[in-house]
Amino acid sequence: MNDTFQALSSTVRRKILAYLSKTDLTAGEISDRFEMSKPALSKHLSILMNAGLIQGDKKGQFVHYSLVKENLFANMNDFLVNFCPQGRPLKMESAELAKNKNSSE
Amino acid sequence: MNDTFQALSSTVRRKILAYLSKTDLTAGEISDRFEMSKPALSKHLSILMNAGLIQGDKKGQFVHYSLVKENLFANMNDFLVNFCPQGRPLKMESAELAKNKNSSE
DNA sequence: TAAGTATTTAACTAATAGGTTAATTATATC
DNA sequence: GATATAATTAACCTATTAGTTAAATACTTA
Repeated sequence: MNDTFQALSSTVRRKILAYLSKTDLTAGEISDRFEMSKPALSKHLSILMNAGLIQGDKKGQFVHYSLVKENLFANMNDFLVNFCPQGRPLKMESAELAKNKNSSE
Repeated sequence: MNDTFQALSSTVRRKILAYLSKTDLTAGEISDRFEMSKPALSKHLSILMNAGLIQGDKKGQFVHYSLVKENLFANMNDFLVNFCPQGRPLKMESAELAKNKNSSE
């Protein structure tokens, strides 16, 4: 449980969860949304993975990250983010991204 | 929210919350239950205070700590602790302590 | 096969966390 | 007022965290 709470104790990581709330995203797509180096972001992703909050699926040269929807804490964060000033817009952006992904299939 | 998750990311601190789940305890009574110096424990208490999870009331030379019951995360932890192997016995001990406190009043 | 793109790993640095002991503050008691 | 007790603060040490840039790995495509 330490790992889970530790993972959730970072604004960056909770934002990542918000971005993933409505759609899957590649490491690069996530990274584009933060002013931070790719290696730094990659570390955040691995922390979220180790906590079991997200999973990564390699497809060719891309790694597609998605929420582990069965995870109680991922769901809790998804709920809490609605009450967080920064959370809502990120969730909306996640929904927009999902729409675009579906229409381009 | 960072402070809250950070506070919850420590087993020691979650145990403190479990001990406080059924009764108030002084800093010393809490400290007695951990193999750690009093100053170290005092720091844990102040981290929990800063996160708004517990409050301390000074009565004479003692400081009585208690859960902030209105805090969503304190309640969440109280709930989660039931499913945690270490959590249950601590909550039971907390209930025992509460019983003794009441009978000695 | 060479060159380009996506991602992670390695090596490093600065700041933070979590512990220690010693000192301080505040209250109680003789 | 001197002494003991409860708790916190101060000063210090070590380990971990969060970032950086450079290098490595894996895949795609000309």
